Amino acid sequence: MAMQTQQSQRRRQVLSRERIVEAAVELLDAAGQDALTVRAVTERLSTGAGAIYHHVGNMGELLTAATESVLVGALAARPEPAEAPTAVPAAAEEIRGVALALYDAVCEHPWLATQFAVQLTRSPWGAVTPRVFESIGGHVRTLGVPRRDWFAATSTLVHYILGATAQNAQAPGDAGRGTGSTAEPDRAAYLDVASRAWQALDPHEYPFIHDIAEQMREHDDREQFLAGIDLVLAGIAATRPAADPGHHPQAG
Amino acid sequence: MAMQTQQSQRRRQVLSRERIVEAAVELLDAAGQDALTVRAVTERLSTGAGAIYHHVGNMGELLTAATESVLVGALAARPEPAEAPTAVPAAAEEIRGVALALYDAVCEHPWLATQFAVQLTRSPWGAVTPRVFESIGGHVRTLGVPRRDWFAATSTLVHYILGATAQNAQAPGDAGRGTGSTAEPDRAAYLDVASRAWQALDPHEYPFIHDIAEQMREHDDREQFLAGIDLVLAGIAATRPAADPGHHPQAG
DNA sequence: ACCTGAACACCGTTCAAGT
DNA sequence: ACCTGAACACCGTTCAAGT
Repeated sequence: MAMQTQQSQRRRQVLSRERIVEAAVELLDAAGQDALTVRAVTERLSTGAGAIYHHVGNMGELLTAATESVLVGALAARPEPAEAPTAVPAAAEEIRGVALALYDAVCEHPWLATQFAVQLTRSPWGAVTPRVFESIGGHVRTLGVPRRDWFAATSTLVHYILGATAQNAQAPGDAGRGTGSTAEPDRAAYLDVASRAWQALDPHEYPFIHDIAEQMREHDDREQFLAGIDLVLAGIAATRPAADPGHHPQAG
Repeated sequence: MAMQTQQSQRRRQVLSRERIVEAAVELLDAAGQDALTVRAVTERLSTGAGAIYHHVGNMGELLTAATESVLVGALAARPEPAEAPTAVPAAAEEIRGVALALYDAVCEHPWLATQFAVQLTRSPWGAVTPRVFESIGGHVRTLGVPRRDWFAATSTLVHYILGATAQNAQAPGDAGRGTGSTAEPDRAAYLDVASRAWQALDPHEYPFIHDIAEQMREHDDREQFLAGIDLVLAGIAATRPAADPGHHPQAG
C-alpha cells in the first residue's frame, strides 16, 4: 500500500484538508513524529506552504487531525451494533476487543502513542478521550456497574489502555523505512538487552526490578496487555454489588 | 521559592550539569514544554550555547534529566523503608501513597505528563519505568500476588497511574506566570465547559458520553484517581488464589 | 477562493577561537 | 578542561502577489 506513490496522478489533483491529513499520516507512518514538517507535506503534495495553511490552520491542528483520523479508523473497524449486547460476558469481550483495536492501532502507527498522551495532556476532554470513552463506556454499563460508578470504571479502563499502549508501542526509530515486517527477532533482541540492563542495576536500589528482569524478557506484550484488562475487569466485577454487597474488596 | 532569582550570585558560579538541569526544571515549571530552549537556558545561566552542550549532549537528554530529577524527588519524598511492610492492607496503602506522590508531582509540573509518555514511548524500559516499577512492585509482592503474576499486576498499576496522571494534569497554559494558586474556580469553570461540550455532542453518536456528562462535571480528579487504583487493587485481590482458587473472575 | 513561494523569526547544534 | 558566541541548516508561519 505504501509502495504506490503515483506522483503523476497526485500532482494536479485538487488540494483538500483530507488529502493533507492523509499525507500527514503517511509521513508519520513512514518516519515518525519528527518527519512531519510543513515542507515535507508541501513536497509530497507538490504545493506551497501557503496552500497547507489555507486548509489546516497550523501544525498542531494537523497532528490532531491525523490522530483523530487514525483513531476513528481503528474504532470503526469494529462493528459495534447500535443496540449493545446485554450479556455480561459479551460486554467484557467487547471491551477486550476495543482495547485490542487501540493496541493494534498504536503498534501500526507508533507515533499515536505520544500523540495520545499529548492530546490527553493538552486538551484532556478534547478529541481523543470522548471517542475512547464512548467505545468502552457503553459496555461498562452492560457489565452491571451501578450508575454512579460508570465514570470511575470507564476512566480506569481508558487510562490503563492509554498508558499501556504508550509503553508497548515499540518505536521503530528510522529503521522501518520501506523494509518489510521482520520485527520479531528485533523484538526479542530488544527485550534481551533491556532485561540484561535491569539485571545490571544495583540490587540494593532495585531489588524488585532485579527479581522480575527474567520475567520481563519472556513476557508477551499483547498477552500482558490483555492480562491488565482482565485485572481491571476482575476489579469491576468484585466491586459490583451483586452477590456480596457491603463487602470492601480493597485488601484481604 | 520561585521568587528568589538572585542573578548576582548566579552569574559567576561554576557551571555544572546539575545547575543546567535545575534551570531547565525552573523554565519548564514557569512556562511549559515550549519554554525550554537552549537560548532560554543560556540566558538564565548567563552563558553561551557551547557551554550547555559541553555538559549535556543535546536537548532530549536535558529533558530526560529534568524528568528524572523531578521523578526521583517525588518518589524520595516518601520514606519507603528498606524492609517493606508485610501486612496486606499496609501494602495497599503504600501503593496508594506512591500513586498519589506521582499524581501530585504531575500536578505541580504539568510538563511531566507529556514527558512521561514520551519517555515511555521512546525508551520504554529506560529511565522512568524502572523507578516507578520498583516503587510499586515491592508492595505488589507483599499483597500476596503469586510470583508469576508480579509483572502483570505491577505493570497494570503502573500503566494506569501513568495514563491517569497524564489526563488529570491540568495544563495551565501560559496563565501561571507568577500568579498565585487560585486554580480552583478555573478548574470548576473548565469542567463546566467540558461537560457542556459533552452534552452538546450528538446523542446518537455519543449516548454514553451524554449520560455521564453531568457526572464528569461533578467529579473530583484526585478522588477518581484513587478510585481507579482501588479498582485495580480489587482486581488483584480477586485474582489472587487465596480463598477461592480455580475460579475465573472475568465475568459473572 | 485558492494557491505560490520568498521572507521572517525562531530553533538545535556546531566549531574555531579564546581562557 | 571549560567556555564564548557567531554561523549553519532547519523549522513553523506569514503575506504580497498571482490565477
